[in-house]
Amino acid sequence: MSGVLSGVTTSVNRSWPIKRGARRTTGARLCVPLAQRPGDAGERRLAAPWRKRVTVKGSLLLTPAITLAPIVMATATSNHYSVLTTPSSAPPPHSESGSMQQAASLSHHHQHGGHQDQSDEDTPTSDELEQFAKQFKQRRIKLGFTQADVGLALGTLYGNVFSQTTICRFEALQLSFKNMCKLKPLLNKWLEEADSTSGSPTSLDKIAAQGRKRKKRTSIEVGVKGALESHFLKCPKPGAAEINSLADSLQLEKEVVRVWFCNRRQKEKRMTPAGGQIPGEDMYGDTPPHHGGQTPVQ
DNA sequence: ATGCATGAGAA
DNA sequence: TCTCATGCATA
Repeated sequence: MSGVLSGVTTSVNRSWPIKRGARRTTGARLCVPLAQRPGDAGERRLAAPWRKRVTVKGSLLLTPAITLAPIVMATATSNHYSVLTTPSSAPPPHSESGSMQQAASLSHHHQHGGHQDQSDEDTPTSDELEQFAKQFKQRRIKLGFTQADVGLALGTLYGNVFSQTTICRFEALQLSFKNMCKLKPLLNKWLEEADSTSGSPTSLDKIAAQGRKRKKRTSIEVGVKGALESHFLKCPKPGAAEINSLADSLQLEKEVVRVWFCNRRQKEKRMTPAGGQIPGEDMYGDTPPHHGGQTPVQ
């Protein structure tokens, strides 16, 4: 029926009530004992301290075989699987390649007599985060843990569970600077723990996953994506009206378009954008102080 | 590894 | 409404 009429391939999404106007308070949000709401959003758009060009790309060809061992981590149901007792079964013995550097070399602070050599206390520098992330990944892999394992362990150990996605993004520095700083100490602790697996089976129960209905991921066609990108370049922050017309033009739902822009903006604020752009320089809405001749959206 | 989505909190 | 942290689902 009806051929192509929308630029999306909305598969089987048709169950989520698009009731934004109504407070769709998720009655039960007993996901995690989120104790992390610093509410420090006061510093909003900081001048992006990581505005240093990071020319470091993926380079994880250290271990030939990641770990094809049958990782038997109790998937749901019960729950007293050992967090980091047995990574998998055989931590790649391999002899490390001498091409990796230790992150303990962050003493290149020849700037002033100040003591900004923070390792896990004050705000780390983008460089340190970068180093840490890289090292973390290596160690993690060597220990035979997956990103998901770590995320789970964090929850089991400290109460904050994280998904594979988050760990992945951390390693890839695809989180905001602030977010990276917040996660670093946690991952650092885990690393220490996993490192000195003193044989202390830290068992704990995992939080029950909430069963909320999630809208199926909308697949936006490449062409439509291109159109969105074009608009993004012109106007990264379209108003409701703009979004409406855009959505109409592309035959997409307003929500989808709105969310797309939100995500797009977030992406620009990451430490290591996909394109390789250096965020922090001067983004659109990040420089309201003065806009005498703001680029006309066109 | 990444795209689209949710939700709390700030403006 | 947007931002921001975070993740399910998917490529």
